[in-house]
Amino acid sequence: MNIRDLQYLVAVYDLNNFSKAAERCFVSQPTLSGQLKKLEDELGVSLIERSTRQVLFTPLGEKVVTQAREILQTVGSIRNLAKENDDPMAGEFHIGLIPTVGPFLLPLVMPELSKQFPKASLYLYELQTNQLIEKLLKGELDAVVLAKLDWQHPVQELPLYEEEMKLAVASEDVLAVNTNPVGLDVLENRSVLMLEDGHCLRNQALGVCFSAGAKEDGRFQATSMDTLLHMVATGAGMTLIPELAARKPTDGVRFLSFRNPAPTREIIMLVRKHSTRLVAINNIANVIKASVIE
Amino acid sequence: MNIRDLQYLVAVYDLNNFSKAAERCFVSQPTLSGQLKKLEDELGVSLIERSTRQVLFTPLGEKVVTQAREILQTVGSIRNLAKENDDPMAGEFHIGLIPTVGPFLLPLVMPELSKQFPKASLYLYELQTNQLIEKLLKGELDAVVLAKLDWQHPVQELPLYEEEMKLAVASEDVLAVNTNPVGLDVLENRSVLMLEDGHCLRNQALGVCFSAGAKEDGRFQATSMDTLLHMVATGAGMTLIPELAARKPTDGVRFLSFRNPAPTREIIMLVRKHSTRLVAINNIANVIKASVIE
DNA sequence: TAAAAATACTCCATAGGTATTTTAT
DNA sequence: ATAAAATACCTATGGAGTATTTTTA
Repeated sequence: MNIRDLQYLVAVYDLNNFSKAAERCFVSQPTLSGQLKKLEDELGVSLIERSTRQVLFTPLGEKVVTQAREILQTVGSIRNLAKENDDPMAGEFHIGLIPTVGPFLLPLVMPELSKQFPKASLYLYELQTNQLIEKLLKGELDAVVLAKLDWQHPVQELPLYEEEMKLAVASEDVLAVNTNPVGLDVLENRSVLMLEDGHCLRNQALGVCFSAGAKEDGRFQATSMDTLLHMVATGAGMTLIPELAARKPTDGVRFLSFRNPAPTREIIMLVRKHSTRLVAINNIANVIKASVIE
Repeated sequence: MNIRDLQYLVAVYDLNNFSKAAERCFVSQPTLSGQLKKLEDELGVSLIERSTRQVLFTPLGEKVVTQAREILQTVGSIRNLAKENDDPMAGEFHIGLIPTVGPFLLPLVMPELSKQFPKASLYLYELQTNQLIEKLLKGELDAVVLAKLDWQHPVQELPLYEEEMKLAVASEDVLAVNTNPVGLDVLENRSVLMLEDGHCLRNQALGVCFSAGAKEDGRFQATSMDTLLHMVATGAGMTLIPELAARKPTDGVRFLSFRNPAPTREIIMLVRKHSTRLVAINNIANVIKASVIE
């Protein structure tokens, strides 16, 4: 059986005439006749009683026509679904971000994204790198935003921006008087407050500390960057904060830049290599890139 | 689009694996892959995100799968309809009969018909020849039973039986004393009661009268054979009655046979030449033939 | 390395076409 | 004589196959 055959059948039913039906279906009359005969052969029944003067449907033929119409309608609805979706920027986009990026990046990019892609429904998820990757690979997320890291997953990397790490100190800290960038050496032998395990920012900060001769302040591990900054503000210690988060002034905290070469982290977007929405995700990435430029 | 393609799509959805889906559909993996790609091309959208390790359906893909299942189900119901109907003796049979045959033939044949063809639903219509032919040609009737007549319609003729015409006289009539067949000459110069216009029996009787030198009794025209016989019983006159109707004894009426060659009429069944149910109608005709033999 | 999908090709079944015949009014 | 379907026959698309390559866990 064949969808085309069903169209032929319905056309004959509607027009009561093989030749006209063939015309409506843009095929020749013998083609349509032949196909309908094959349909009947396949089903092992006769649907139409033909003569040169009259086209009569058998009771079974009429029933089949009813079913055929239903099928053709559903086929149409598939075509419509497809047509509605042919705008790559339409539909749902499920995007995950690491917690040390999300709250700071989203305010910058959301207005532009909704403006440029009004047909896109953005669903945002804040998760740690591991879970982001997992959900991305499982197909639960269409794209994720995180700090660059080496992996060998079948993903495509879209660079978004590179952000410097800033040194966050209490406003009362002696270092807070610096208005110019400081050297990494200010960290030497100091203890630095860290996020709890699982945050990629923790690893990035640990890396900086290692090369600067600092170590982790083992007394606390913050669960979020907000907490971290509160701890800094209350004089519990210093910490490293990425630039985007440091853009927003925070009471009781001074953000110091490092002298070049300042430590940085690279924020990228990942998409599955075979994602069907590579173009759409690329468009989104471009908007993000543009929005982050100060 | 193609019903087969939709089966492929659903199979991939169910099994999450192109190779296994291909196996289930009894085709090779490249065939299934290729067809699905063509389906996506035709619709201009992607339904599946493929990688060698994972099969992911896009949201649109899942919607299409839902519609595809619906289509496949309806296709199945068409196949079932066909399967149920592959017994040629199953289903409805709409059969028309002339009024001077129906009431006398049906009691003879109905028991055997329902016994031999239990799956057949017989719908019976009593109409005059003209209307029978008209409805037969229009397809409203599958077959008609009537007296043979010349026509040039695209119909096939199935002989059923030949019945003699009997002379119906009142029990009190002087002719009623005859126990042996009478000659047509008994009609000479007599007036004969007739059915009203439109009944083929009227024409047959008129023919007999013409050749026997009788004429119509113009005072009455009966609307049914029952009325005709009542008129005969009350002594209003004589009439001609076909043999099957004369089999049943009627109060106050005597049926006299004619000497050979007795006038007869031939009862036949007509089917449209292209009827899809020629075999079935033939079967029915054969049962009627067999049942009429006394 | 193994499993799975994609690719590259070959083949043939069949949907489709044209020309003609048959049928019925 | 005409309109319509069937038939005969040819063509070409595309569905299906095999062999191979690519990809990724």
